Amino acid sequence: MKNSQVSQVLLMIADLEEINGEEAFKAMSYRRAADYISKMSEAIEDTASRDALQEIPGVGRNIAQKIKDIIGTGTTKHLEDLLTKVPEELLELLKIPGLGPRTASRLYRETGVTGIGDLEAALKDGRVAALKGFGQRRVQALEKGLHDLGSRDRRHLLAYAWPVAEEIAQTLMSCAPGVRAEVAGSIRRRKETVGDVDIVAACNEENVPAVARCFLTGRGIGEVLAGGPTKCSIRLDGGMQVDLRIVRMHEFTTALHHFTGSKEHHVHLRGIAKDLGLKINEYGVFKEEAGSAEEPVPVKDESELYRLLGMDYVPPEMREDTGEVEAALESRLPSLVETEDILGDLHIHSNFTDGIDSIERLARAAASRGYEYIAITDHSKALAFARGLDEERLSQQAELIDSLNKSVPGLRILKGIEVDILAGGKMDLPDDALRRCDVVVASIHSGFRNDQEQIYSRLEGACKNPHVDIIGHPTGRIIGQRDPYPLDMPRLVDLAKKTGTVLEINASPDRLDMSDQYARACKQAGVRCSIDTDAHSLRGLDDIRFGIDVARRGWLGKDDVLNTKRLHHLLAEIGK
DNA sequence: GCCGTTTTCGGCCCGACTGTTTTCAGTCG
Repeated sequence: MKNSQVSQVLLMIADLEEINGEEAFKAMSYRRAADYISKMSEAIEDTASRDALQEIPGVGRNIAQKIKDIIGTGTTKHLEDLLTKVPEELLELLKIPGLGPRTASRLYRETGVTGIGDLEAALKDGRVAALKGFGQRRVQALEKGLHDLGSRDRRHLLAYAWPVAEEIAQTLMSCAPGVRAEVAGSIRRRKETVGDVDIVAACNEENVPAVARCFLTGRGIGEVLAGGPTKCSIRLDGGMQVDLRIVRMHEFTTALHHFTGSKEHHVHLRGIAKDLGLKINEYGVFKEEAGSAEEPVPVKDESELYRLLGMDYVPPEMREDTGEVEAALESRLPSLVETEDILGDLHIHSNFTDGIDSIERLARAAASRGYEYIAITDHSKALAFARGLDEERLSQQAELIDSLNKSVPGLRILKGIEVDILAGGKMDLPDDALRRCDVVVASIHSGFRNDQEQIYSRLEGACKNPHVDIIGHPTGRIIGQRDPYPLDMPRLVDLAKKTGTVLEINASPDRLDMSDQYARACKQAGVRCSIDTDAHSLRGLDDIRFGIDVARRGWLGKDDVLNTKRLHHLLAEIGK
């Protein structure tokens, strides 16, 4: 049982409690515990086995017992009791913006709505409009929310799908001797969200049944969709579909290439192959010969495949047919930024605000990753719910950082702030306070419903502020949950170019903000990007991987990224 | 439900915004 799973169950209890009419503080307790558990480094099962659950902030006797139940059985009696009072489908309603637990409760009790389908009907036949406190605008907002919910495709975050896929591939390799297995598809191309998981496995003829059986009887399978000798397909309990292709050993390279896609990239390649008298499919590369059998051309690996086509190797992240084929033919593909190029993280939260780890622990963790520097960028005071810093607490933090810089060897902790961009483009802290910071990240956390002009003028205020270095999560989206605020991105890129402002690729898996295409626009315009985690815990530092993926999909090289620079170059570049 | 104490109960990160109100409840970050 993973931390995230325990956390999910606790969050479910919190929602149900609130819908059930319990006081909000009770629900808050569950959410606080859930939040901490999802961020902490230790596996919750280990915490439980050393009998230390109550040492977790926000976990007392009651929640500790429930966590034990959840680890043991996946649920707890308390949850089951709640579910007899409140239908589980009601939780779906909470995904509609502006519809919270009180409203869900009223809809249930006063109109009998138990889920999405019911709500749609109740909106249509006027039962909702007849409720007290439901005017025209509120009904319209619900209708829109419902519509948006339905149109959102059921894709999964890369950060969720990738480890699941890797685990399956690993399992397949251990189920018979000599099996090769690799994750293909959009996961291999590192798209931000993933529809289905594709895995390619190669083995000898006699091992095919073993590989298939291993795949079809693995953990967490909800449904077997297909189970043939070359293609197997399952749906996991979480709803994600996983397709497995089983090929012969000599077909592995071309099969992996084929199922990595994208389709558009392949269509383009096949055209080029045809001109060269070659045919490419999942089974191999073949010489096309008129009137006689096709002759297979041996292909050792993907590099060789591209070489056969007269091209440089195209990394999976670039295979979208957005110019990479032409560039590879002309040997002008950029060399993409690598994990090892990243020398620091410029957007990190500590336990001064809503992070859970101390600056010292974060610094030591960063040093052990081989980083040269990090910036502690806690929230500013406008974010009251996160205990945002005012000038006084910011100074206290600065003093602490000064002393830690003497005691933590091999790493420079930069003093930073993630300052809120307020209405009208004002910063949430005075220039004096910002001037004393080494790194200032400026972000929008409020007024998401501003119009395009208002948003732009706020960002303009930030970019033109001489102390602001980086715009944090520039579009404000949360993947699958919140649309970006209305932003004319090309205009922001132009502005950033003029003011020398860095735009962030926020690596938090549900943000990935900017996205790959905007990163690429930055590169084309000569605007510097930074790849930062926005970590709220030690574990969050690992998310850097997802930011690097975005950068690579955006064609960024080492030189395009601010935090690949050595410390003195970095400071010079941001004018410190 | 947690936590800390003023030790057995009272406060809990809190302010902005919105739609519906006419004085506020609900939602959100």
